[in-house]
Amino acid sequence: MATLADVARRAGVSTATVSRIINNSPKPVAEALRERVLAAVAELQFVPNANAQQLARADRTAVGVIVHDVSDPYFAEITRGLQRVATDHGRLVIICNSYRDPERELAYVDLLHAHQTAAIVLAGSGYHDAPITARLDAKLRIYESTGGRVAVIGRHEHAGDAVVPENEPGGYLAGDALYRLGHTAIGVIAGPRHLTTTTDRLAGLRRAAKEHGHRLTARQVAYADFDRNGGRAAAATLLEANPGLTALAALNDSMAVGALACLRERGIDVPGRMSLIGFDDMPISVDVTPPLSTVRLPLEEIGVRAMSLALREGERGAPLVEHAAARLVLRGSTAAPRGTRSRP
Amino acid sequence: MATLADVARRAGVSTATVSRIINNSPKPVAEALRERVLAAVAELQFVPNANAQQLARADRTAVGVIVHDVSDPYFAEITRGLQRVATDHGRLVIICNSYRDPERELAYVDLLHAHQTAAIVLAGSGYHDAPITARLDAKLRIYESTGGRVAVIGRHEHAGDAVVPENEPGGYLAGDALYRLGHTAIGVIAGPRHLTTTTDRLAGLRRAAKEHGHRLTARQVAYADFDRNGGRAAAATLLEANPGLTALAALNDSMAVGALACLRERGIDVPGRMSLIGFDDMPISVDVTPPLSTVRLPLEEIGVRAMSLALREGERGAPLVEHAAARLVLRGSTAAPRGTRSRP
DNA sequence: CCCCCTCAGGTAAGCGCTTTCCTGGCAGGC
DNA sequence: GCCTGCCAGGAAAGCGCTTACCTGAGGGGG
Repeated sequence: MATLADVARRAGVSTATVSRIINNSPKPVAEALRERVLAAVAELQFVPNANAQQLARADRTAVGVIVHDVSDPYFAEITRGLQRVATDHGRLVIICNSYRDPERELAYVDLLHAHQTAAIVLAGSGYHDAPITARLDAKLRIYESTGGRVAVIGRHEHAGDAVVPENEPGGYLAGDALYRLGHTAIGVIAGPRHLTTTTDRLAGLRRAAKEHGHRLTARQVAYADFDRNGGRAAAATLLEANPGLTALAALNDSMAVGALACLRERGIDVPGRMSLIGFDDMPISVDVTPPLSTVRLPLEEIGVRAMSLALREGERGAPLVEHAAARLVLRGSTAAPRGTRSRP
Repeated sequence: MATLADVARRAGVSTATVSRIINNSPKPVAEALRERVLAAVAELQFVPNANAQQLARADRTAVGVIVHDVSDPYFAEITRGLQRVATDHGRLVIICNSYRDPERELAYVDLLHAHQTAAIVLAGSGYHDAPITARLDAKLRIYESTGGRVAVIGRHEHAGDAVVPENEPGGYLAGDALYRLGHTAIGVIAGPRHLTTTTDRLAGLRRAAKEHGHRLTARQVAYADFDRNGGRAAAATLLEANPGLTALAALNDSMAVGALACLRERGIDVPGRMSLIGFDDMPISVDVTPPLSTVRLPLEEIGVRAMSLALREGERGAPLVEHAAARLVLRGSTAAPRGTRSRP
């Protein structure tokens, strides 16, 4: 593998000159030399060793992103926003999938720290696990203290700037919409119990219930994995346990799609016999049948804002916290229960 | 930021000892020293500089992955497979999105080369652009000559091992299925012209047409972006230009989903008045209405195999080429044209 | 005509680690 | 009791770059 020194030797100049030319440093270099060096670079197919450059320079360029799983549309959308901003700033982004394993998340923070990334963006639900949360926070603080920037999405509890999706208000919106339509027996398809996203959204739903004079009993809430199959299983459980249900609220769209599959299998018409509302508004939600009513979170924008925070220049004062508004999107999967008229 | 030397000083030992303890090198170290060093590491919150480590060690650990766009389900699935294998091997994977820009792809090869990744996996369609292809190939070869491994998915034309999805046979499968059902006027919703994936799949379709005594005229093929909106637009174009169409073949599932939306808007029943077949079998394909008939490509498995090739040990002989079989999956979106009976 | 300033280009000191090779102390063998 | 062998631990040489600082040549002014 050719090195800077090889190029310098070949061109008959010092390594300093080669370095200057390659990085087109402001220091002037005679045109003749430049050409000779460039020729040598081409001949030797020289590619500078980024690790050596990184070590020699002081600056940090790459940024790290830790998500649960990029192949999940929720994170895919966020990541798209993150990427766009990073690319606009000329930054390489390193994407790490924690696959919802907190230990892996911790390991990735260390890894990104070790790689001298300029910033770490942590996306995805927090965990109801105090020791883990504390350890993660400690690592993030250490990283910050060595000059790294931190931006979190959700997970307001951690160090660094934050973009906080309105999960609780969103849950409220979903619940309120259902109750307003006249539903009284609502089942909740929830994500894993230990995720804060689950509890936040659920809290909003409960608030709506309370406000409308209802409550959500334990059997009306089914916890499962935050994906299609989880939603399908949870829907089945709910249907079994609560024969009188007229509406289902899923805590994300993937689960809602799974629930839709379950309903279809059982020949339960949506929204005729059962209303269904999701959460997130993934791109695909408009293409299922019926198109999914849901609570929209501006996912790509969340990514954009998080990366903008992570990359912002200037002094580090108090961490910035921005909120990302949830918005109700009614499509075809919700309606008033049979034989009812929705209240205004 | 604490360095190895700081830790050594603090613990009253040499940097060599600290390094040995941290990397638990086989060289024995007295228990007392070990404890002192570990204590110092904790107190100083030392995190080794990965760039320095990388530079000092000879080995390459990370692997790079270049895809068009991870947020596209096609690549998301492949990436999942890639990740799994890499993680099993204890490798960090760096994911790079080219967003279908060949120049960016070239830049990423250099970047991954510069970062001393052990391997580069290049996924996603090739381009019908000889100069670009040649430049990419040259870069890949240089990278290989410096000890890097290369594995490509599709893009058989490049250096390195390859996993080749059966695009042409898959296209044939889709076409054959439609003709067998009795369709004679088929429209093709194609991806961008300059992508080899488009032309390969289209070639299979044409072969099927020919075999059944038909042909695909220019107006029967609409080119658009390889995504939902592209599919929707292309479907509209096709419907306008060919009133007699009874079936649509989309060159990927995203486009098929878009076509479905177009058909729905126009009140054209699928499969009653129009059959539709996709390609890839994305996870969501089963959840649209009607569930999409498609040509299944084992995407995650393709990722697994590509990464296995990229990480394989041993001498580098002739590049290995593996094929990933396409399989027809008939679901609800295809049927015999009205008033016809499908041929056996 | 000489001195000094200017500036292109080189020298070399790191950047933070790993690892080879060396040292010094101790135990065991004759 | 001395020599040899062994072993824990340290010194130092890199790894491939960047860059502050130095040098020497050329030009202009006094």
